[in-house]
Amino acid sequence: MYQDRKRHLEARARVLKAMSHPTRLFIIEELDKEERCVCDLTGMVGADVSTISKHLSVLRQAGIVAADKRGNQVFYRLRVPCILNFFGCVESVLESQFQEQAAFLENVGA
Amino acid sequence: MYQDRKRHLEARARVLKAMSHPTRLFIIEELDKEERCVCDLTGMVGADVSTISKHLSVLRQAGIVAADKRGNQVFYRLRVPCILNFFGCVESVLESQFQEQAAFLENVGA
DNA sequence: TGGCTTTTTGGCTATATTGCCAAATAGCAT
DNA sequence: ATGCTATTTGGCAATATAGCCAAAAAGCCA
Repeated sequence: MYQDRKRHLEARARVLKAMSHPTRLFIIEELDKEERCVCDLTGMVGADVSTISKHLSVLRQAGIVAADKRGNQVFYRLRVPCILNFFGCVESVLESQFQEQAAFLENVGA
Repeated sequence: MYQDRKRHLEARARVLKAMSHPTRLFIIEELDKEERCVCDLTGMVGADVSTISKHLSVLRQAGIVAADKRGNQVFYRLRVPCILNFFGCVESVLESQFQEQAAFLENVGA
């Protein structure tokens, strides 16, 4: 049952895991607008350059972004823009969480 | 730039993180077909009951699944089926990874 | 109540992730 | 070559995650 699909599910999980960090989600959003060098993103996020570089490395290894070296800068771009389409669904999860919490609070009050 | 969106991105990341495990992806797929009790899923995955229970707890806390206790069994169901729509995109990431690897191997050969 | 099943929780160890600093690497310009 | 900038890598400490076993909790049935 599970063992048959395990390898495939592990591959999927790796992609999702690479996206599962607020800074990396921010980077994905920015790269959807336009390509950016590491220094751009570092400035926007406000973390150490090495931290941003490692986040980008995670995204690159997952196949989500691609790097393009020009001069002494490295520009990153989104390799698979459909990633963004998913967030509507994630939002609906967040919405359902919110509703559940509201219902819970209502029960407590009653 | 980033600080403004941080809280929101953290919430999104929590949902993605909850999905970022092969066993939990399997559970999501199964629950999309029909609701299942913990014992069903335990049998299919082949892990300890406590392990499955904890995975379900992660999914529940993320708002992805809902629990329904009937008798001494607890049935879980998918709360937000659109989750599944995303996998087409994840697959395209995997496909692009595969293509990159093929290109790399070609370069090595040449 | 006592025994049975199902599920959750606590505790533990092993492993992975994060983010910083410091150092190495790479490219450009003087 | 030297200096300057941009990026990556190594190393480290703090924190989080995964999965097992054992034990607790909750519900059924006799």
